[in-house]
Amino acid sequence: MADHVQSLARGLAVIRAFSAASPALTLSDVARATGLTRAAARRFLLTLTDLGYVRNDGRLFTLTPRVLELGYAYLSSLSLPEVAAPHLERLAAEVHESASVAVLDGEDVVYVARVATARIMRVTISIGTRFPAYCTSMGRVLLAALPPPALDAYLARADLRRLTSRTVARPAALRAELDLVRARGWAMVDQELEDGLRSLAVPIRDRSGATVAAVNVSTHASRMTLPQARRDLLPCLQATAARIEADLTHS
Amino acid sequence: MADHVQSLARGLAVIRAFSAASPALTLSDVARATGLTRAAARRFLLTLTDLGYVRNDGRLFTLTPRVLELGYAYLSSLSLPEVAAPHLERLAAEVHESASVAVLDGEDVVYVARVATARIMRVTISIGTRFPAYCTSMGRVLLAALPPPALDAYLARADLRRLTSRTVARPAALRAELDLVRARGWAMVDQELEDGLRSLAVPIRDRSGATVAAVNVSTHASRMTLPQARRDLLPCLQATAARIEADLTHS
DNA sequence: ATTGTCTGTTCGCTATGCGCACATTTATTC
DNA sequence: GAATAAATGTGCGCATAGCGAACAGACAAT
Repeated sequence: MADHVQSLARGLAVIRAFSAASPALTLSDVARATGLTRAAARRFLLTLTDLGYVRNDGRLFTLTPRVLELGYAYLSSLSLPEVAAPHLERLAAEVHESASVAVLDGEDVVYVARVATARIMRVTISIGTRFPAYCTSMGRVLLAALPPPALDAYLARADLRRLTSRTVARPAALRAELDLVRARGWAMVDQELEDGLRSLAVPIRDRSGATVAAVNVSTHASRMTLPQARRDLLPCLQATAARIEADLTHS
Repeated sequence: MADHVQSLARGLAVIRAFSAASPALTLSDVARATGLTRAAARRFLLTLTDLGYVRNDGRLFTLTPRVLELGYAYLSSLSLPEVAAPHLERLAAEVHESASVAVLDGEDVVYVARVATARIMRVTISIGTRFPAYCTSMGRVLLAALPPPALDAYLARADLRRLTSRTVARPAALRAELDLVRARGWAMVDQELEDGLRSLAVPIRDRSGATVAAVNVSTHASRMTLPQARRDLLPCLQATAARIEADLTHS
């Protein structure tokens, strides 16, 4: 492949070999996880260690906080996370639930801001977390705003699978859901990503009216019925989106 | 240099060329910022674009949310940010000021969790933000906990410069400050990082008693006097640290 | 039209990064 | 403790991955 720097691609794969499930890896772990030879994996790990992105205790390699620098460039270049943050804090304090902002990236939503009040999911959510767009409230909001060709392309590409017994995974049913989102201006997703997880999202629009992100509140089925969620959360959520939009217009 | 993959180091430098000040760059901008030839810069940008970390509108290159994935591995592998997040939300709601958690990395503190109530600094703080340890409240807490040889090494290495007229930048004076921090168990930094910025930090310790992070609240000089800050913020901060520590013990 | 700047392309070249084989160290099993 | 297995470290010949240079084409400014 012309104009492709294989060593960079391989080195980045080494960074991605680390995860919540595997925070600390031996040289051989990394080689296995990436498919590289031990000698190559070692060279990449040593390079990353020299650069300060990885540390080594003599046996196990771990990432250092410096890798955040690679994502920080993205976060700091977006006004959205910074503008949204105080509004999310206010929203979370008001409704006593976790609140987040995400953008669409490929087939996923990516969290770019979050205030967490309590953990209600099996997995950790933090900045950078990705979930499939089709079965998340923020993803629904963002997909609903796509132009038809882009939505067609998404549906053609996306791996629509059921994650729970309630996941809407058939393209026709998903399109119907998105029609509803468009009509109402908000999305409620009930236990489609994970059993027990309920979330409600509304769009964040820029001055031209284009949906650029979504803001949501998530709760647990044991805490709130669907009508309660709508009644109690939707007005606050819409007000928060409006405030974020107003502030984005000034930045 | 043996065992050093130059292309990886160069490719990572290309990612770091993007910043809040330069969110979108042309090929020539990247080449200038990194010192690479245009041909090399182009190859790296095309590789990063193929991998999904960079996008291009025909002229300007920008980072995509996917670069967050490179730091997410670090964040998700640490229990601290996840454990701290709801406690920070509560603290921020209680004192109506921004609250953060940071760790020491080299000469800097790096923010790993944060709930922002309002912006009080000239620059954006988000996850991944780095500031010099010596003139920040969390940095002081973390430095105070270093064993003497490590503190000596820090002072030998660190570029101690005055950032404001109040910055304590002489090694002897800084040592005296750190003695105070040790004696009191908290650090107050008043307008040493930036005019107007006041912050108060306490340590977060693990079960062995080692300081592993710091938690702080930051305010503005126009909002709170020093005695008020101490009176109003310190008890909440210490309680928050205790709660975080208790939760860390269980994870 | 001319000039300057930027981006894309091609290509010969070489040095960068490769994998392999072996040595050494560490961990595991009996 | 001894033997074995697994993991890591090292050196090296080699070839190809990545290099920079030069040129062409596109675009912007005068």
